[in-house]
Amino acid sequence: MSHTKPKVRTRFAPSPTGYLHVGGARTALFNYLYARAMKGTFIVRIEDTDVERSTEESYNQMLESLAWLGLDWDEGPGVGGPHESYRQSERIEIYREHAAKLVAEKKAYYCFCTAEELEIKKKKREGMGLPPVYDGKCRSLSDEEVKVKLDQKTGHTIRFKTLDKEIIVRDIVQGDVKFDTAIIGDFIIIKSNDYPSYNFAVVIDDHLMEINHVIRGVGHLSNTPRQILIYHAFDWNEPAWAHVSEIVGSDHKKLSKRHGATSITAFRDMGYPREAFINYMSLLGWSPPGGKEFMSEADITGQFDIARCSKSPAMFDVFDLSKAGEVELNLLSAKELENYLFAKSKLNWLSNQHIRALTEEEYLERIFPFVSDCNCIPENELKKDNENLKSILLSLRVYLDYLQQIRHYICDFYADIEPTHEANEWLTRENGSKIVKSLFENLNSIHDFSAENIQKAFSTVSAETSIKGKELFMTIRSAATGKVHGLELPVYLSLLGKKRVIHRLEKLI
RNA sequence: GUCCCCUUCGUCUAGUGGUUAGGACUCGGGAUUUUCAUUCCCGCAACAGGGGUUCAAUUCCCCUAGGGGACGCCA
Repeated sequence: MSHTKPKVRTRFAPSPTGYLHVGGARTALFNYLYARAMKGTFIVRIEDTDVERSTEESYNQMLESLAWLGLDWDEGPGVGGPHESYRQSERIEIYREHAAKLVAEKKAYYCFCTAEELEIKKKKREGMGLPPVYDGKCRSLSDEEVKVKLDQKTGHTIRFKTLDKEIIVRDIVQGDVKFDTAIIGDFIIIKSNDYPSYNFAVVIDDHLMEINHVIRGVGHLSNTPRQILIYHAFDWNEPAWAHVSEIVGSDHKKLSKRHGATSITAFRDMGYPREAFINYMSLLGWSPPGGKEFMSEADITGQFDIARCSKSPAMFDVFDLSKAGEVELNLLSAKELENYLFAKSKLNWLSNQHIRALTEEEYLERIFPFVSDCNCIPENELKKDNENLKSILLSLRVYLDYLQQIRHYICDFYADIEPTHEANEWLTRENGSKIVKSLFENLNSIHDFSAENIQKAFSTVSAETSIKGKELFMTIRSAATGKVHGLELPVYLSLLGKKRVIHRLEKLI
């Protein structure tokens, strides 16, 4: 008889209290990657038990960001699954039932202490240098006393009865970590508003949803003993734990809003391919055994192993905070954000590689929205099936780190040009106008404005003017494009088209 | 304050009780490209500090510093 290993089930469980940021996205990614690598199931569950802070807007944006990253969940909001609902706010009864069971078994108890009372006690203990744990006052209430208070509708919480013992968290990335329950105390599992606390709801849901691998930020490590206590109280099996390092900003502090634009949508809006962003995030705290860092999603899932994750925090430093100063980066548009980006970040390098790895169709499809955003292209030319536009976009892609950058290049093909200072220097040289005149004549006589024919015309110009080499070509480049850098010249001119080139030259004569 | 965790080039990281401490991005130089980009080659650059243990420590132990987290009716 062969026993089959249970399928790996992982989950990402965000609370909808803000946008999905890089830290959360990386956690989601690792859960997703591990599930895919192990041919398991990836679940998304929404932890919205904080009624004050949870918003519908955040809920929607969270799912939208996950969907953009392509972290398709097998069970969760929108797709359903065998353990619905996947929103904690719709599972409240489940938590209450489970809490009642613990109370009945004397593993938890009603607590009638008020928030004010607790606050005073906490201060006092702190003053004495003791850990501010609950003193267990209501633990000893008799059933009768409890019944009376309950009948009087006295406000209450339910606390877990924490027994003295040492808890060891056996963690795949952190190793064995010991905790003493003395500093935990009797913690609340049901809040006075009758909603479950995080530590309680998480355990109930993870168990019921058959999650067997909990992958999350190391910030949760010290919550884990509480959760283990609850697993034990119900006599449930613990999942495997994996607490991965947090992501920090360039100031070495945990990523937060002040680090700016850590929202996933900001990167989407700038035109980073989702493949690139995933590739980059996968490298934050994990490294492929082979060492090759430019990877497709399939490359990554083929190699991903949670056991190879690092304990030390990774820095997410694509933004130059010193340049930003007091600017609130999160409020900037995608275009403005560009000014604060480190142009030569690894993210940009990866992104450039991914853009170039896209199929032509895929690339054109994705870049078009960014192109139509540039106002320089005449409406009659701004068509998805415009072959000339397509060729231009294709030739430009090697320059792009993210799709939005197209606006820095595309207008050179359409707008009227103003020669740069350097270009003017070539044009105003002794032979400048001679070259431009000859060029004009020779290009004007071409019928098929192909790169080959343009190249031939260059030869004729060279023969006519007795000028060759750098002077010839830089002058031509300056005249036709107004710049001293750019694409290969014959190709460039053929993409520009005869009409525009001739028009530009005419203005210089 | 108490407890827990972390620290390898600027950044992401590999790795080991004996290695010229490896790779990638960035940066510098060179080749190719009559330009830029691409591509290729070469180079700069790190084991936080101090004590142990050991024939030998970046690796194991302790301390210090720095960073993070928990001690919530937040998740």
